[in-house]
Amino acid sequence: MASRTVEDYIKQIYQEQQPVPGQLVSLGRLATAMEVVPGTVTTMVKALAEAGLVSYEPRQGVRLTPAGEKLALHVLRRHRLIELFLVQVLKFDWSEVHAEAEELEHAVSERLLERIDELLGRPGFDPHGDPIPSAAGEVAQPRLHPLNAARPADRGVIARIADQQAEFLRYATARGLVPGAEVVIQSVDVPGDSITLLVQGKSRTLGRAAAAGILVAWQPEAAASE
Amino acid sequence: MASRTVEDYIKQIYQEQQPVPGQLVSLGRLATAMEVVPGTVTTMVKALAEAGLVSYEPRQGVRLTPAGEKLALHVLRRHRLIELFLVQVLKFDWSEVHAEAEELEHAVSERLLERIDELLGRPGFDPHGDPIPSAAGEVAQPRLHPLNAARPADRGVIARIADQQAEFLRYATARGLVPGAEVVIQSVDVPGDSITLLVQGKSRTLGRAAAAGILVAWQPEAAASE
DNA sequence: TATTTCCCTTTGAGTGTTCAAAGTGGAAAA
DNA sequence: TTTTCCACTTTGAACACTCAAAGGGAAATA
Repeated sequence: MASRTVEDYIKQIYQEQQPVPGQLVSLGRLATAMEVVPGTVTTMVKALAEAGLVSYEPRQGVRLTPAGEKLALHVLRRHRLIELFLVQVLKFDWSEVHAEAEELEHAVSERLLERIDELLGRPGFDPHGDPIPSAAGEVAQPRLHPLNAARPADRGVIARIADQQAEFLRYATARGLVPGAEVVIQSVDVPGDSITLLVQGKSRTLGRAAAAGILVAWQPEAAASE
Repeated sequence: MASRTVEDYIKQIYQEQQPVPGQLVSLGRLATAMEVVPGTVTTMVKALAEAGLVSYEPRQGVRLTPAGEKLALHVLRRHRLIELFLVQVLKFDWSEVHAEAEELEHAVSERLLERIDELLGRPGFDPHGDPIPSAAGEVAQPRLHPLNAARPADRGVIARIADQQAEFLRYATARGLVPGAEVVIQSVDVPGDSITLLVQGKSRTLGRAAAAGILVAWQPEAAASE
């Protein structure tokens, strides 16, 4: 039975390597993300490798083994179902459920999770637009792209806010940049490091760093421009 | 911030000393209840005393300080609100929520607890009939009823011996009729002016006059038969 | 009074997680 | 090629919690 700490490391590794599945995640990144000193990560990663959850290449990084990925999806399933439950049943705002779910994901039993899943009608996506893995560990994976990689005239639907910090979520919400919103790129100002787009009838300009935190499913003609 | 383990010990001490508030709880009892070896309890209790949560009299036992009681009520509030939430919102059976709440009570934030409390209409009692402490730490005394007013199949816990005469107290104690003992009414013999009940695995018959001196907190389904 | 017994306490050690600080490997800079 | 430097690893130690097993106190029994 994986401890809470193990679950947290595995989930973090999954999320760090998510953009390019199978990619090595450096221990430094992990140390920053987990808010511990590098030595702690080295120790922990060796234990995870020992447990068969990751493969570890010293001085290179780690990646999840199939067993690790299975565990990661299991934890994410809990996390995302709980987030949706908090929003739909307990009327929390989607910007504030992340921290709450972070705790609860380690405390709910399989039975309770099953009840929640049932009550919510076996949903496929959480309030941030992230897919909820099935109990069997399958994830619907829409192909998403960060907004900062957009080109003028691209058109699509916001699928997910990758930057989960409460402050950023409030910022995005205030500007209508929420999952499901349709966006059209108006211009990309490379020297100005900003991007201007149309969302819900309003023109918005945001920096590329912020744009990188917003993932969009482009409509076919745009997606073809990869 | 009290750790999960500290919260569990404090809650247990509260419950062990509940029948007679202020009473010393032996470390042996605590070791059995917490399912650890006695040495562990001695170590832990010293730490709790150090933290100002209990007063510890070596070889005698422990009792909660006001700070410890406050923490205990706080934990019980979480536990009981969660139990009620699981029963009312997630349609769990009241017999199966205890273990679930045991985990969740350490994971819910104040904010989430407040939402639950509000959603449930600020209830006073959990599904087992135990009072839910208020956020301020006030507990409603469960309504007590003399044993002579019981009906067959009623089930509850002895809360107080109203008849304080030494002879009666000895009589009651000898038969296991002490605060905290669970009783199940087997039969009520009106013409015979007696009542038969099961206590600590033994069947006991006592006259109605004696029964009147014993106060019981009935469990909900029984309480409904008032 | 002497002995036994039952608890309780002490001691020493282990696990899981963490940090501080010193040591090292290898890529990049000189 | 040599040096520098940063990221990573190692080492030693701490903290919270736990156990096994030996030691001690006080009440019960003889």
